[in-house]
Amino acid sequence: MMPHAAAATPQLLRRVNAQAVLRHIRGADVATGTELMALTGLTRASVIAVCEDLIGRGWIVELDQPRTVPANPRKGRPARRFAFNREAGFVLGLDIGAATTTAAVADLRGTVIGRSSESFRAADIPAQERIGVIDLACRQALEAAGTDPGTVLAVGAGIAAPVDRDGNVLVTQRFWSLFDVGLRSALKDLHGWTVLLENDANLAALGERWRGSGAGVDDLVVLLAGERLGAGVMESGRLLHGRGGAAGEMGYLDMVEGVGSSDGIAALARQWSAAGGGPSAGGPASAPRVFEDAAAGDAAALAILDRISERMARVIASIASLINPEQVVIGGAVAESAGALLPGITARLPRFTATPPRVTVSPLGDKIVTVGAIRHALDFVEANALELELAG
Amino acid sequence: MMPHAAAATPQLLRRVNAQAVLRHIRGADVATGTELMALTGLTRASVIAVCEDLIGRGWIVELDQPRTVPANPRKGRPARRFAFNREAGFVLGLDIGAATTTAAVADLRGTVIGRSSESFRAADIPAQERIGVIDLACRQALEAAGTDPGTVLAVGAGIAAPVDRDGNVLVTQRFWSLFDVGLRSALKDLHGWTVLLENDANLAALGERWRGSGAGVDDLVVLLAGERLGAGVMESGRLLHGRGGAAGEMGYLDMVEGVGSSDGIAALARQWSAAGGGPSAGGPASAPRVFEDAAAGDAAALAILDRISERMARVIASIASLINPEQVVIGGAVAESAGALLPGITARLPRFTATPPRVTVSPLGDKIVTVGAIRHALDFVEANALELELAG
DNA sequence: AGGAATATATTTAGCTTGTATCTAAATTAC
DNA sequence: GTAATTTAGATACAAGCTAAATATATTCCT
Repeated sequence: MMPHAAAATPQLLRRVNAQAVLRHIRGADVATGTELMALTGLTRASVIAVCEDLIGRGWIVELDQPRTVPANPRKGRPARRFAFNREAGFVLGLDIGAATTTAAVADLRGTVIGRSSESFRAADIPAQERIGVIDLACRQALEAAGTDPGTVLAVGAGIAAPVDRDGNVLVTQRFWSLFDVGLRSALKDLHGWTVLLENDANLAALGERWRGSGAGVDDLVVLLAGERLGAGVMESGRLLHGRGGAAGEMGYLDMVEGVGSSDGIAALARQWSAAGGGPSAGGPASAPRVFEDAAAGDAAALAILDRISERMARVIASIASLINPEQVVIGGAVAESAGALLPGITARLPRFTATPPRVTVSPLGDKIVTVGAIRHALDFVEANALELELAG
Repeated sequence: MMPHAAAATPQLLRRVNAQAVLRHIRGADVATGTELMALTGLTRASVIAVCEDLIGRGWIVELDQPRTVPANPRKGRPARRFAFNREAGFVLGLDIGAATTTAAVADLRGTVIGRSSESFRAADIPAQERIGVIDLACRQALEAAGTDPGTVLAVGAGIAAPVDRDGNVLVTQRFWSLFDVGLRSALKDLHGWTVLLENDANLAALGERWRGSGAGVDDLVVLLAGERLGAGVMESGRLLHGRGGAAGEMGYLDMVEGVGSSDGIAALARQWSAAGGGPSAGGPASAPRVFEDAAAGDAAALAILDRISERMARVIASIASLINPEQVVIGGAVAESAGALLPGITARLPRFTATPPRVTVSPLGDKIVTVGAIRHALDFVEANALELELAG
């Protein structure tokens, strides 16, 4: 007949209230019953019952009374003090690139406590070997963190391919399509992990909103603009995927200039530098070199940066017209040097769009995807905390 | 300290379950207790209790036992039959254009039972007079529907300006900025109505997904492409607004051609026709005339349509790259004739984007905005049903 | 040091809403 | 007319919340 929704039973109340209490305890350093009463609107009896429940499940711990006299001594019976158990489990954040995979382990507050990278032997290795390399990076990161696979509650994984809302890679145009499905089931089979696959630019957006220059911005676009160009779009605090997960895949967006439209800043700098000349025309036309030369005042390099700024301004303006974000963050491999592009971009925007966003450069460097992957995994854990089993 | 969320009390359960039951009854023509048990997962006792509740509040009615023998006679004690009370209240859908306002009255199933249009005396009349004209259209439509202002549960209103998520017009660049705020409070003061302001293209998207060619499509874009060009964007079944409500305002999007980028199909046809010539170059260069001429095989007119197709294909491709919708619907004043553009657009799309959406033409004609406004109002009523007072 | 004041903790009674189970009612089929 | 079948209604009970009364631990003041 219909996929009938589960009936709301009294147990649902406890779930909802426990979730609210847990959220507040997670946000605070330490919480007392009275604070939680004010925050949740529950009575003391309910708050305490919920806390006992959460302690039993391992999500929070009760702290001992401080032996030392507290800084500002308060009258009355001392309150029981509850704290989030940030080591109730851990999450993994993966940045799976074409050449290298980086794994980062974080506790439930998001503090990274282990990290490891492994490179693939070649670009065309079979899926099985690729999974082996990824798994190795994960295990090394866990070891560095001093924990083991059994404590992992969720894995966020970013790849440079369209991923739809359900974590499936639909587009069959690349080798990923074969590979990714293998990854999810492989890590499930190996360790029992829940793997949340996402597009790398989308994860970059999550990361930037969490701990980058877009902190707290609900309408945010992150341009992952190193070698390739991809956008992670958040509207009203939610990631946009589109029908097949290809939202933000700016594949053919640029219909004006002759360059490949999926080229990022680094690729453009290299190409135009190789074609154009300048003092470093003789040497290898690397992107860092172009930025260096421009910083030193070289006219040809400056002209290239200007051209890149123009191009980025057009891309950002298209985004501004369609999505109207509050802020656009430029991230990826060239983020450190991309600051030099900002004035040129910002100055051009009003010519191209009536709603120019704030444009900034990511402070997260090459960690942008793993940070976002961790956030993605934490979001899952926080949403499903009361359904997850904690391993001792 | 914090905006503390309301605690989940046992009453919440009833609210949740009543909402679920009401949703199912609204969807079905008539429902029995046994059906609702299966659909909601509740026990019979709870289902009956909820239904009694809903009857008391006026949202549903209990039907008499049919005197006639039913078509397929069933064994056992006959079930009580519950039906949605589609006349528990009504909603208004407004299309507030620059020259004319149209008001439509619908019952709670969305059937339009009254309609009225009123034009403004001039473009620059004061806000007070404008509100008066709108109010007149509303009252006439209500009279035509045989009901009165007291039965209106919500009003959806579409305007051709950016409106943010909260229904506020932020951009101050047009006379709307003064006008709209007046509308909400004016109709609240006059009749006690809750007015939900939205961008007209956004409402078009709601309408198209509800009763147009995008029925049931979660990732849908509607181009309102008459005189002006605006997009209503839905992703995962939700409308996109962006920071200031300007998402889909394609203001300066086109950086390629010399035409004003906010021009819609009709405007383009007129401009290019006036500039270009053709058999009807002597007469008034109206958009319908261009489509007529093209249908008759006129080469110049065909060339203009081709040029429009190219332009629309580029716009749609930009959208496809950023949002990846499943479908794009072209609506607005020219929707009837826009079918002639479809082959030209569809053929060009693969050149511009790797993820071409299905492109269709709206069947809703000039009712597209009022239909969407009704849907918008119904969404509000359905979400807030159990908090709303029913009059009469 | 001892009592008052204060803040927190715990207990008890009662309300709402749900489930589960049993009995009653109304209809069809033979 | 009786059995089978389906729905309705009633009773018992469990979960979770509130509210109010009572108990406990600490600081402040004399």
